[in-house]
Amino acid sequence: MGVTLKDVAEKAGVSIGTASMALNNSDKVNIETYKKVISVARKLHYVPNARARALVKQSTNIIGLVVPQIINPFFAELAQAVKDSARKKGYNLILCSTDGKADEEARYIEFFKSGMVDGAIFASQESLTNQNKIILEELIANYIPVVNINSQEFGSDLVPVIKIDLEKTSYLATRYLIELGHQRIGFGSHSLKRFEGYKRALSEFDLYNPEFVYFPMQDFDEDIYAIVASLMEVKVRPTAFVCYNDNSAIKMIQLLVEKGIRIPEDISICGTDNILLSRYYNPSLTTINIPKEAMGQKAIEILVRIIAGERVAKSELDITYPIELLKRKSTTTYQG
Amino acid sequence: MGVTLKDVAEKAGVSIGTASMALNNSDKVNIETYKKVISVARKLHYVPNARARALVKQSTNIIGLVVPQIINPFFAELAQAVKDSARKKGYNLILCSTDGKADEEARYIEFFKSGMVDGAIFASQESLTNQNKIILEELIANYIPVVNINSQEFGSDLVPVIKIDLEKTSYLATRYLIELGHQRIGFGSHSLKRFEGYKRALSEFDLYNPEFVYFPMQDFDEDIYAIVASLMEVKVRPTAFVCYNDNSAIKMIQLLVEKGIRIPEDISICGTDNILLSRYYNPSLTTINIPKEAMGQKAIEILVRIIAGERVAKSELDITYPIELLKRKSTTTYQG
DNA sequence: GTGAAAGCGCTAACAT
DNA sequence: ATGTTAGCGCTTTCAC
Repeated sequence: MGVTLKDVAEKAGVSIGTASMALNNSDKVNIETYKKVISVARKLHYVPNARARALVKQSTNIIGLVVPQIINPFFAELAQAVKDSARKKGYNLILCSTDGKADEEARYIEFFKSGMVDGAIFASQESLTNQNKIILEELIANYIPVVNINSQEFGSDLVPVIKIDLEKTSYLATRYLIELGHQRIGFGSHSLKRFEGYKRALSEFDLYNPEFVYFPMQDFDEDIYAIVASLMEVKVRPTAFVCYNDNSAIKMIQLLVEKGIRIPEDISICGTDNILLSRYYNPSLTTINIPKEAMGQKAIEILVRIIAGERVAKSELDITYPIELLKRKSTTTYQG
Repeated sequence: MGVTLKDVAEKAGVSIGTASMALNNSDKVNIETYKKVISVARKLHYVPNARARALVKQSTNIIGLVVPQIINPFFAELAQAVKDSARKKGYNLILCSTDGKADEEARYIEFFKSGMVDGAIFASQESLTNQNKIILEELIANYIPVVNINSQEFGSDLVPVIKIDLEKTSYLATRYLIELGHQRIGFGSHSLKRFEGYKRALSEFDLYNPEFVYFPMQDFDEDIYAIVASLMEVKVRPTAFVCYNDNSAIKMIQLLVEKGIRIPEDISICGTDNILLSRYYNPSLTTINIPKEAMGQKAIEILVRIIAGERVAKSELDITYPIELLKRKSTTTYQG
């Protein structure tokens, strides 16, 4: 359709090979012919055909990012960080949101296998189905480099992992609530690791009570409706609650407020993720900061190096980023 | 690197051409050879090379979506809708967030020109720079089909536009606040159209007062800080405020609450967009619903048809979707 | 129905 | 320093 290299070469009176070299800034080309080719290319509005280039270079300069859902602000913010870093390295990002569907995930992996991306980052925390685990392993083994964020489905000798200590997120949150004087602390999550952190904190003070545990809990509205409904019925209500992410914490707060529960006076609520809006929620959300920018950047940095054929150091195969409790207004002290 | 068609053909004892036909479900191939090829392909874990296919087919099966910022939930939700529809049509989505940077936008357009996408959707409401306007025009004229969402930079004979009536968003919001009894209604936006709607509603009741207008206003924290600071200093404060999107409404509410202002008792606040979280904000946000799903879906539908070579009907060149006021808890009546 | 061959547009190795 | 040529892996005529 467009202007091809052949057109440029002809108009410039050089061979197609020379034109190619000139346009790729090769130093093996005469300065005069270089100028000539460049000027003709510009005049003709020549744009190199990326499809053809991809075929011969075995590379598309595209990186795939797989997240469970882009409408979760945490992943949108992570995607933003990944995208920024990717662009700085000259890559484009293809954003893949699986929406928790295994077959979507499978389709993306197939797409990656087809050679349309030079590498991929998986930020899907969900456990993969066994089927997808197999095809992902095959992808990694035979096709393109992969870096994981927060997922540890694979041995770190195969795939670098950029992560946080999930257990610690709920440990920190729970611990803080205990320090605030709470004794009946609820918990909701779908993640075993997070649950363990919650339980550990409570166990240290002999405060663990399975009655207050909602597990597994998804990010879906329905689950939170059910929890809030249950919270309204129960005779002894927790005075504090740890949510596995900010999205669910926010929904929970709103549903509780609608029931006439005051936050934090009646129930303190703690989220996780520190999404942009958590600071602007009302009350502003006590949460755990996850360094998404740094993690996204690191993931790209390592991935690009692997794509370039570098071997990553053992120390970079498994990097844990520090997390931090942000004390805000959705939590307050409890005095029996 | 991987298994190629040649490998499959050899193992199956047929020619490359026949293998290709078989794999593409051509009916011109003997059922026996078809079975043979398929089975060999499966055994060898053959995945067609998308780069090679893209070159010969002049198509990548990828659609580009350009948004101003993916961390704005409105665009994340729109992207989700676009992605879902694209996948249903067999396309992958490459998500491009310009972050308001003209050079990023230019880079994306160049990328599109290079042939890596079969079509593109621009949802960047911001005005383009003149430079980018030129290169976008060139993209549209010479390269790939484009559909706009909410942007009308181009004549509708060139590019179909899926939009809402921007003027009406703020008209509806302002009108509602007037109905609630408010007389001093503030406004913040960067969009002239939205401002016009606000002004029209107030003018109908002879209530317009430039004192309450903050224009232009961006989505940035700093702007909202400044507005809130100004609101605190002013002698006569508005009793209601129209924000140009939910993101800024939410930030504004939180900053006002921190200053001791009660929402909606002291100031009613109205957003625009109906992002997912607006219903879960506290107070839940009165806002204007924009049918993102329908718009995203329509954009893809039309784009795919243009890619397929269809000519779109005049009536589809400019489609306006209906918007709707959602009355929630961030607004209340005002009695002198 | 199948094989052979042309070619998509480009890069890179090889001649000259 | 430049031209020629051989592919990259695939689809698609065109003979047979």
